[in-house]
Amino acid sequence: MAAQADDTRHRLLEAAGEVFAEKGFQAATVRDICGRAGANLAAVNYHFGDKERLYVEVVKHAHHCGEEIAYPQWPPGTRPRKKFRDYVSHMLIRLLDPRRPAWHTQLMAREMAQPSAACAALVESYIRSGHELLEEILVELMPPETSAIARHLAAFSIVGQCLYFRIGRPIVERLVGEDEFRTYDVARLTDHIVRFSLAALGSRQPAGEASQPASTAGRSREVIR
Amino acid sequence: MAAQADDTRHRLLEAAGEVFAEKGFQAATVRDICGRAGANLAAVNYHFGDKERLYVEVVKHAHHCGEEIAYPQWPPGTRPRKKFRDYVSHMLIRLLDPRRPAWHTQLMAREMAQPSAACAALVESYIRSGHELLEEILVELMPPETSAIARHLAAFSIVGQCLYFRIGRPIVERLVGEDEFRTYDVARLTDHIVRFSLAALGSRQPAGEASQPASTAGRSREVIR
DNA sequence: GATTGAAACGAACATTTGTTTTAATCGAGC
DNA sequence: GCTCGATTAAAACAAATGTTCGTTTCAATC
Repeated sequence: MAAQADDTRHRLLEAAGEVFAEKGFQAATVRDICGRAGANLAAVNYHFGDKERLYVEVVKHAHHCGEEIAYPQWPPGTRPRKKFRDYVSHMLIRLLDPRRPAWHTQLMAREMAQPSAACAALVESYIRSGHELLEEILVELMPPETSAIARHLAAFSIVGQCLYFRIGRPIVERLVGEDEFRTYDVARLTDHIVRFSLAALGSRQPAGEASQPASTAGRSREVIR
Repeated sequence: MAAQADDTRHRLLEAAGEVFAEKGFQAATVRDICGRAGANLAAVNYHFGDKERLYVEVVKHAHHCGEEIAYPQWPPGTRPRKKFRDYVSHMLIRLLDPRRPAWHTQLMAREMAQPSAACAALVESYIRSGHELLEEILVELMPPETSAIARHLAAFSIVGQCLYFRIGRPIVERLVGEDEFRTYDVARLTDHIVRFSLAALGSRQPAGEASQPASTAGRSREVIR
């Protein structure tokens, strides 16, 4: 029946997501996937044709789930700093929040190490919108004479910081020790990256607390020296 | 003969490095490796025992090659900013210089996405020294009251920026287009990351050119608001 | 109530792949 | 010149794996 079919299809997608993220495309076995999904070995070929098309559907599925957490809609007149903080926080939550299923971003990490043709176009359509949103915020945040290239580089510097705490997790954890790493929660990392980046962009946070920007200056800030 | 043996052993290591980096451990086949190395299929098992031990040796080999490009030795009294720029430049060269064999860092990227037990300890011993060097530079570069955690976070922000231009290359290239991406050479990225990070750390670069720091201040620099 | 079609199942197939085995080759030392 | 150990070459093996096939189940439809 349709309900049953959609159910196993869905279970296959979820199970395959886990396994692909855990082992990678090649190392993941159809048997493992079907086993976790509680489905028959032939279910993959029946529902998706073959292993590769299952993989594509998994990525699409992950993409669709990623859309669920949309970027915030700011009322007009929202301070760029507030937008910026929300943006960084949003990205870190998507990357690090343990309540989110882990395999979405893990799959992305894998695609970065070895981009597959089917997935590249999808990653593109998934990432670009967020990237362009960041650029819009940066236009408001950086001095007006900033070149487009400088703005692009700044955007990558910001995304790179966020991503490293996810992709480089095994390294970071080892370097600072488990105890300190446990304190690297979303709030603290948001605070650090926002502070670090705003200073880099020529904006200045109040010395004490970063969550309540007390000024809208920082746009035309140009240091002489 | 010994000379012949060492030769094929070495060819195997090189070829295996390429293939492992390209395909990943599982997807890489012994046949492909031996084919590229111009060696017989049984050569891997003869010289290394099995595929996994070959992999370990490959990583060790890559590690050894990485050591070849050592960090610069600065004479005492060298300005921290100069050290910092050298450090970033050094890291970017290792990551991006097209003259360096590409598979070293690609293997690292793969180990980050899926750290293997054998390699974790090695990555550790490979990375920590460089990380501690960066921390030493940051001690000189950041205000003296900076906490250790804040310094750690800053270090990761810096490394994350560098790494993203390597790991996230397929994404970055797509986002800005091939033409602009071609202009992202080591010199420009060094310049950007150094400028971005020094500003974030509370230090300020001269507005015009970043390669010749004209001041040793920037340590005690604290902007009010 | 017979029929149809989707869905699931179990077994088998063909291929790939790491590994082993066995024979051949080559060079050095007596 | 011959032997012995090290190395290479070719073939074969056994396990794993993606895929396919024939059958069965079961609800919906006529």
